[in-house]
Amino acid sequence: MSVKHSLLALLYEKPRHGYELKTGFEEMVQGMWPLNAGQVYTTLDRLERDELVETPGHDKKDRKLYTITNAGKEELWSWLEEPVGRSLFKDEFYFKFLCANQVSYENRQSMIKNQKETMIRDILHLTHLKKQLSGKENETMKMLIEGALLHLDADIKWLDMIAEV
Amino acid sequence: MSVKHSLLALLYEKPRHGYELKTGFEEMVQGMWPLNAGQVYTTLDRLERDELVETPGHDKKDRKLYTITNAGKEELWSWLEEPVGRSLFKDEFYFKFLCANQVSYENRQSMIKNQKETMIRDILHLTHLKKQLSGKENETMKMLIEGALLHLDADIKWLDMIAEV
DNA sequence: CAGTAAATATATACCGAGTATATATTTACT
DNA sequence: AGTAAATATATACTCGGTATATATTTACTG
Repeated sequence: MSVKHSLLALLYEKPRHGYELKTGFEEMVQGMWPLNAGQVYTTLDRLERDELVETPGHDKKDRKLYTITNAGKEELWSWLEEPVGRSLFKDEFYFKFLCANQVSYENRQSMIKNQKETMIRDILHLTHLKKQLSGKENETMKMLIEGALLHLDADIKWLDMIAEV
Repeated sequence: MSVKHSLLALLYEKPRHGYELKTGFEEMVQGMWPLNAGQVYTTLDRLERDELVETPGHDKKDRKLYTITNAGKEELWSWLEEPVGRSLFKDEFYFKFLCANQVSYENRQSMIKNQKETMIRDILHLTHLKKQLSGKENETMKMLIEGALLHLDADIKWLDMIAEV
């Protein structure tokens, strides 16, 4: 979502070089979001230009180190504090549904069916993942999974509602 | 979300010119998503390049008309049929929560509080909107609002869960 | 041990989506 | 008649993300 802010979050902990940010990111999301390496460097360039990070020098292996500036910390705080907005259309399925309606989409039922099947698969997958994590102390990831499951329940309830109309 | 496909959906109904697509879009989302006019024309350029739309000519007022091609219709169908995926991190608040956790964010409670307040405002707003729409025959929008309300309920349930930890 | 596959490390060109802005004409209003 | 708003199109720019090139180091395998 916001790779920029996640890099600031990683640099808040300690100075890191580009590749370390890539691996740090992937560790944070448990490898569930593959990050293109190039994006790290272009994002760092913009962060440096905006003076949210600095490059005080290189480490022993000649890798360029980045540190977060005070302005960078402020940017990170205010991003964390700012609530996320929920436009009605941020959710892609709602938007798709709107477009389907626009073209008086005769196959709406199959569209709903496809979506529901995917979501049931998602539920099974996440439930499985949750079981795998039980015992391990990865509380944050467990909570995210809980949240995603709540969302999926709401989605399926909605799909059943609109399928009846 | 995908302006490109919504333009195809609008052109599926009938040929239109650029400005008509802008107003058509805004009518479709009930003015709730302001669309930058420039985006319409750049998107149309790409659609034309990819042969998903054509420009057979101009209307009486010399406005360039666009029509959807067969390839464009196929693109529209397959987009509509394809279920949307739900990565754990597509939801920005989850991702923000993950970043907050990374920096051992001491103000997590205020972050959660801010988010909950915004969502309660959203619920009030949408409930109000739903009442305004009752009587009118705008069934699609009513359904979208129902869906968004279900999501918001799930979100608040989750915020209460994680606030306790 | 030589060879090679994988991991480490960085950089750049490119594309799609979205924003800001410029500009010209027509319509509506006062 | 004058002007504000709506209609209509276009272009430059930024950001986020993908693909790809490339060089070095580490790990493994015959």
